[in-house]
Amino acid sequence: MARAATTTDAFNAVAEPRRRQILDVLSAGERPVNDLVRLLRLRQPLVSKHLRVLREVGLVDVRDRGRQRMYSLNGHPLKPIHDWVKTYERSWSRRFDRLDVVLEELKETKEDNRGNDE
Amino acid sequence: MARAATTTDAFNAVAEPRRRQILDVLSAGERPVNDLVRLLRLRQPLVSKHLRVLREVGLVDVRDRGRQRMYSLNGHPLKPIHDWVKTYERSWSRRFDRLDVVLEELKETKEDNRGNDE
DNA sequence: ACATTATATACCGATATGGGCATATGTCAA
DNA sequence: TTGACATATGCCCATATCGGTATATAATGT
Repeated sequence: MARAATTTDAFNAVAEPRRRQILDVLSAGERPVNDLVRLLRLRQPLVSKHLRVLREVGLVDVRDRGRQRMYSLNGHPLKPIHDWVKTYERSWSRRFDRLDVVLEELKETKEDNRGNDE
Repeated sequence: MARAATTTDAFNAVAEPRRRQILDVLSAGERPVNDLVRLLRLRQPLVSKHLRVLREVGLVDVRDRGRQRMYSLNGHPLKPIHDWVKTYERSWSRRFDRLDVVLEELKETKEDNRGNDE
């Protein structure tokens, strides 16, 4: 077996820095391929390939506009990453340090009657 | 050129699900290799290899205890992932939806006189 | 019909992966 | 010393990557 396909996961898709850059650009709004080519200074076929990966994991949507293809961000598949990594927050954040953690978490569960979404 | 090495990044290291599992186990406390082998039902050499990757990106620390090697979590390298993915929260969270976003963010900046860390 | 522009795909090469098994290294106990 | 246990490393294979170049596909303008 080899490494998992880049199209398996958002985890795998996003491990490639250029794909993260693409998403960063798209987060400001939809863009045709050539914009990305110019902004990121990459060859066009490379951008198209990266976009394919991003599309296959659902991180971008496409829309035809004349001879252009407008790509837009769809962050949904990033949620699992966020959820997973969030549970480790305590291991770098001061606020979640050592003994305080219990108290802190009690406090949180109270505060969570505030902004639960989804 | 090929895909970036798994040891390049936390991004790359963590793209492999078994490595995430290892971290999940270690988040409860340090463990010798054989514990991981048993808990995750993987062959010992495989676990050792995954641990090597995790060590090289700084996600785990090792400590010798007799003939065992105790591995422990070090979440710090995960922070960049968290920071990056956090900026996309709005694209899946109800709370950050569309027009509300401005109002919502204003509200946040007020609330942020609450728990800023680091 | 043709040329131009925008994008996608095909093919190639180099590389390093994850998992398999076998073996080396290291530590303790009799 | 010898043996048992714990872990790391070496070597093999199949695979898919990223990037490059060349070409296909598609839409527009003349």
